[in-house]
Amino acid sequence: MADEHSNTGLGLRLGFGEYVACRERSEKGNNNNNNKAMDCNLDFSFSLCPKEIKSLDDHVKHKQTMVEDQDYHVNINCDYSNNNKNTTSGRKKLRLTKQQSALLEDSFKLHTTLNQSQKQSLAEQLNLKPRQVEVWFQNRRARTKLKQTEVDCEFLKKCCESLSDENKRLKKEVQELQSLKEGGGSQFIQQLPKAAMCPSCCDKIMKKNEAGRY
DNA sequence: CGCGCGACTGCTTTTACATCA
DNA sequence: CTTGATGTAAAAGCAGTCGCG
Repeated sequence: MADEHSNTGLGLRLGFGEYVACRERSEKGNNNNNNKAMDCNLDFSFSLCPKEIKSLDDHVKHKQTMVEDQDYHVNINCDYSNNNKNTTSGRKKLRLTKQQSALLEDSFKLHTTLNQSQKQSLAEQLNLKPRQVEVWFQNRRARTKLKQTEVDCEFLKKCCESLSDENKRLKKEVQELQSLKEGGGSQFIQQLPKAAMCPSCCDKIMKKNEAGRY
């Protein structure tokens, strides 16, 4: 079983790139195989590694020289655990350069999803794998959505506060009007603007008032 | 220690195609 | 032969999570 995975993964990944990465994912999902290591172990791409970096030791040396350089980046999207005893986990983190991030951001502003050709050309421009571009866009969409949710939540909170203030104000007004009404009905009616009543009601009240006087 | 973010898994949805009544 | 229903696999997207820096 493990051999099957190894052979298939290595051959396909090397042979067909992005398409196969998706297929691997899909097949793993369909077969319910939870083989976390496969993707990483068999991906020996060093596309962003400077040429002198051949091992993790080199990577560490390189990092020491670049530590103050924000543009430091290295593609270590492979499992060094096979080659290096210092690491216990296969997952290594890539930091995109400022230029790469800027280009991705610009592209994201234009369109939040990419088709195959857009992804491919962007990946070439960035010297990244299409899968990395895809992941970046996925994460970007997710985080944009999260931010938007936070903004919406804040907006709704303010709406709620303002509505509840308005509600209090209106309740107070109703109370004042009720006490006015109880204090003297006709006074209350007279205080109401005529426009607030329909003509027939207005007439009735006026007649009633006149009748009351005699 | 908490945060940002690249990478991953598992799941759902969409799409294309095949088969059958 | 055409058509609608159904099944299946591939592809893509998303939510949730991990873990490095």
